[in-house]
Amino acid sequence: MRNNWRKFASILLDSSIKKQVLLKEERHAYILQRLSARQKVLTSSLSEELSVSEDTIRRDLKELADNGQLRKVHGGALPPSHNPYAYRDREVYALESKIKIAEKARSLIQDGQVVLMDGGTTNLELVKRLPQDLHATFFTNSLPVAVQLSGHPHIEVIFAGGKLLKDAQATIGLEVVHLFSEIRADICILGTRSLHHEAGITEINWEEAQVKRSLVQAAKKVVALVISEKIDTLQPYTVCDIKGLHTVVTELDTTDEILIPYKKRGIVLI
Amino acid sequence: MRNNWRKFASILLDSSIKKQVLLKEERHAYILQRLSARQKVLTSSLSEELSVSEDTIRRDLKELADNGQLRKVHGGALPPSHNPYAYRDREVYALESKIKIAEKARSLIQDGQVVLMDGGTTNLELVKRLPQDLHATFFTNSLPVAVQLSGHPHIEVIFAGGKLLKDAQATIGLEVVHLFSEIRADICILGTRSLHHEAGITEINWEEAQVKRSLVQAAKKVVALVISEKIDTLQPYTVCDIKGLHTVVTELDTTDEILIPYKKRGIVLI
DNA sequence: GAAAAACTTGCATGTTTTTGCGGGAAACTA
DNA sequence: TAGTTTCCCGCAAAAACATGCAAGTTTTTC
Repeated sequence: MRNNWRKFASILLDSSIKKQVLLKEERHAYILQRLSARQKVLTSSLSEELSVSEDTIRRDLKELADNGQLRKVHGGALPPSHNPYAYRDREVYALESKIKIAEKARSLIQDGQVVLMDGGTTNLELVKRLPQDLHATFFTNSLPVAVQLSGHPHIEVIFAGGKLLKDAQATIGLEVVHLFSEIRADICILGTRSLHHEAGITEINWEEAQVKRSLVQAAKKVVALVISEKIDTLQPYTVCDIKGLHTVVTELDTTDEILIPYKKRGIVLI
Repeated sequence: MRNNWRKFASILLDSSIKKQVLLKEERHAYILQRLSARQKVLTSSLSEELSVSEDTIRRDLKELADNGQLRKVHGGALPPSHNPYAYRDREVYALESKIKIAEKARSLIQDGQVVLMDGGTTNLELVKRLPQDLHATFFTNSLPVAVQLSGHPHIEVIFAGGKLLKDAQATIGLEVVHLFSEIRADICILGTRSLHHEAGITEINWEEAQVKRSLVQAAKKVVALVISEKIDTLQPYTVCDIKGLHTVVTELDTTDEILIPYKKRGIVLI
C-alpha cells in the first residue's frame, strides 16, 4: 500500500517536469517572434519546432494573417506588407551576420542588470531575442529598441528624451547626455559603426558620438556589437577608447585573424 | 476514493504547508505567483497542484480575469495583455470615427507652430495625415506618434524621456512633466478618454493624468479629440478643467444635440 | 446559540474549441 | 507536362468549457 502512495506521489512530482504543452497564444507569440527575427517562417519548420501538425500551424498562420500580423504565403508566412514602422521595413543590411551576433550577445545580459543600449539594427536584433523571463532595466535613446522592449513582460524601460534624429530614430542632445551622466549601469551595449584596434569605437556623426560617449561613461562594462566588415575602419569622432572597451561581439570565430590585435589588448571576444 | 489518494499525495508533496485545504484567496495568490514566475498557468496543472477540481480552477481564473489580473485563454491563463503587438495590431476601435476626427483636426495645425501631443490611436491617425509640406515642432511622449513623425520631412520632434508605460507605449513620470513645464507651446492636442461638459477631460490612470495635465499647462490652446461615445463620461482624475478647454473635435456634426452644453460654454466645435 | 442566508466546491450534463487526419484541389518545381 | 509539395475542407476524437444542482461550509442575523 505504501508503495502505491509513493508511486502516486512520484507521478505527481513528474508533473512538475510536465511535457511542453503550449497554449495557442504561446504558439502565436512564438511564430511572431520567429518571424520578426528571421523575416520568414516555414510551415514545416514551425510544425517540427512546436511539435504540432502542419494543419495546426496553418490554422495559426491563418488566424494571425486575418489579424494582420503576418502575410500568409505558400509554404509559410512573411511579415505584413504594410508595416507601420518604417524602420523595420528597410531591408536590414547583412542581417545574417547581425542575427549571429545577437544570438551570441544574448548571454551578456543577466537578471537584475541595468543595461544601456543605443540604436542600430544589430541592437534591435538582440532585443528581439531577449529571453521572456529576463528581469532587467534598460535605458535607451532608440525608438525601435524601446518599442521592441515594451513587449517584454519583465523589462523596465527608461527612455532618454531629447531631439529626435530622424535617420537614426534615436534622440540626441544635452538632455540625453544629462540623463546618462546621472546613472551607473552594469553594462553598455553599443551598435558599432566602426571599430579600430588602436582608435577604438568611432562615429561619423558628432552628435551621436556625443551621446554614445555618455553611454560609455555611465557603464562599468562596454560591449561593442560589430559586423566584421566594420572592423578596423575609422570615423572622425571617438566614442570609446580601445582601453575602455571590455567585450567585442562579432559574427566571426573568436580565433579569426583580424581579431588578434584585440585579443592581445585583453579584450573579451565572443 | 480517487480523490482521497489525491489529497494524501498532496499532503506528501506539500509537507511544508500544514493545511491541506487552501482558501480561495490563498489559491488566487498561488495562481498569480505561479503566473508571474512562469508566464503561464495551465488549468490542469493548477488543479493537481492545489488539489481542487478543474472547475474550481476555472472559476478562480475567471474571477482573476474579471479583475484584470490575468488573461484567460483556452487551457489556462497568461499575464494580462502584455503582448508586444497589442497596441499596433489590435484592430483600432471605432477607427472610422477616429479617421473622421483626424481629417477634421488636420487644419488646426499650422506652419511654424509648436505642438504638444500625447498618445492614443486618434492622435496617431491625425499624425499619419499631416500634410507633407507642414513645417512644425512637435513635443510628444508617445512612442508610436514619434515613430510616425520621424517619417515626416519637415517636422522637428522632441521626445519627452522618462519611464515607459508599456501598455500605453508612452513615457510618464517627473522627467516628462519637467520637460513640459519648461516650454510654451501654441497648441496641445489630447487623445481623450473621457470628456464631460462640467468636469472637462478626465483620465483613469493617475500617472497618465499627471502627464497630460502638464501638457495642458504648457499650451496656449487645448484641443480634445474625442469620439462621441466618450462624451459626457467621467474618470477619476482631472486632466483639464472645462474652462481650460478651447476646442473639441468629434466625428459628429457640430450641431449635434450632445454638443450643445459645450457650445454654450464657448468651446469651439469642429 | 440556532436558523437563515450566502458562499464554496465537486460532479453530471451538454456544448464549444482544438487538433490531427484523409482525400481531393491547388500550387509550385523541374 | 508530370510529380511533388502544400493547401483546404470536412470529420471525428479528445480536451476544455459553461451551467445547474446538491452537499457541505461559513457568515449573518436575531
